[in-house]
Amino acid sequence: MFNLKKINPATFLLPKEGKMQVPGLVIATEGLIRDMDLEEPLKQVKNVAELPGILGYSIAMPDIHWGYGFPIGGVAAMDVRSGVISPGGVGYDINCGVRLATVDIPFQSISQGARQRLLDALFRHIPSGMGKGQSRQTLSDGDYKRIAKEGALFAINQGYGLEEDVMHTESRGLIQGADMAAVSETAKERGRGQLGSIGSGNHFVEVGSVDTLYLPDVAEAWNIKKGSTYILIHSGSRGFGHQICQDTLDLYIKKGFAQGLKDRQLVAAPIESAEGKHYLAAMAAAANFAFCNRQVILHEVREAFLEALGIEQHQIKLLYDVCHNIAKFEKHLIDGKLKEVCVHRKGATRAFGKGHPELPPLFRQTGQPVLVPGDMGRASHILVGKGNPTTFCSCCHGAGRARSRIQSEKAWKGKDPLQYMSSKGVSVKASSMKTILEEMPDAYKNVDEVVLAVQEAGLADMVAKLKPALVVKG
DNA sequence: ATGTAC
Repeated sequence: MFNLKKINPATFLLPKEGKMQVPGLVIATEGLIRDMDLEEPLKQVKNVAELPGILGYSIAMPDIHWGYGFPIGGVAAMDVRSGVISPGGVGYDINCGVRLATVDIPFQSISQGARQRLLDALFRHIPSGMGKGQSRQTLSDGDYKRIAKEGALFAINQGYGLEEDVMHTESRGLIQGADMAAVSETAKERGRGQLGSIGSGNHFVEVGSVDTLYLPDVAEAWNIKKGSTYILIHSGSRGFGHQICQDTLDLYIKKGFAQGLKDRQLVAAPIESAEGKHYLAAMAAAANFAFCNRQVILHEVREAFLEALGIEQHQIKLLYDVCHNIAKFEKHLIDGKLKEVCVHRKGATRAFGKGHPELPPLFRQTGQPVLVPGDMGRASHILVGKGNPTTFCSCCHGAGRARSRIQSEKAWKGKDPLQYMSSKGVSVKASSMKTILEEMPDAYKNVDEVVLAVQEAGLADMVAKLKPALVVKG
């Protein structure tokens, strides 16, 4: 049982108790709170609140669910001097994220036959599924060094994308401080053939149409038109980042950093320690790998559109690419003073508001786009960040699971999921049927309720609702 | 999420 106290619209306080350094904060509506199984996730919120150097609140977004150590949908900002960095606070899929591109054609203008050709072309161009690589290039050690130094620009310099794409990527597609010397050979081996592949689980490439506009002025500034075509890409750092997370956890546990913690999965190192810096350098390398991965995937999407529909590269404009599994050094207002902190966002999106100096000119005028994928059948959302200081300018990252993978698989066993999806107007092509069963829409909460909660709480405003039609999965 | 038990 938890003593949640409503303190603001869609905002609940989890009071400080025991060894908690700060209270917990849950962003959700009363309806979501009632329907969620909060027992395990809130235990994790409280555990995170005990970590050294945590500031403000241990925060849970409305799409929160149980994760490794930290909850997925969790935000924790640490003091750079006294705080810690925790691999579990970033997640196994380092810099998992989402990018959204707009296409200058009404979706309705694409014939049924052309849609099928497009889906087939997307599936052929983008490797998907567990372990699948077969990407165009095998990364050399020299390539890895350039990925660390250049980020997404490496992929663009290789011919995968347009120069303008970089300005439409969070942190310009480059996390500083990446060092391949901090990355194991195993990690490099695992990632060598995986650039430009989506992977498995909830990763996808999706094409659909803009369904509803809530903020027409912002939508217009972002080239989002009602009825027009969008592309949504969700992937991360594949086996490369996974191995870096595993290597770091192994090292930290071996060094005894888990001692005294309520949960050894919260294992962490002081930000300023050699071990902390080592992880941050490797994490940045994985983050840059993930930016490159999504950049190459976008290139493959452009190739598929050209091949299937004759649509040229420049007609596909990247709106934004957001990270939702990362720790970042940012300046935030704390007790009225601007202070540098390390913000862990695990299953949470940065949501800078208008005027933020780190944003490129277009988004400095509007606030940054916040991309919130729902499930593969119902909807996804585009929001605009409001730079809410209480959440360290963070927002939700998705719908959040309502039932586990195994529950979903069981519920759909023996039924015809593809027929069901088709009845909802969505064509799905995947490497494995198991993935489809695990990812069916009813495995997720209704994303509409989740985005209403973050809007009510003042983290971001809804800009547009998207309706999926073609989905490639792992 | 993941060479889903290196």
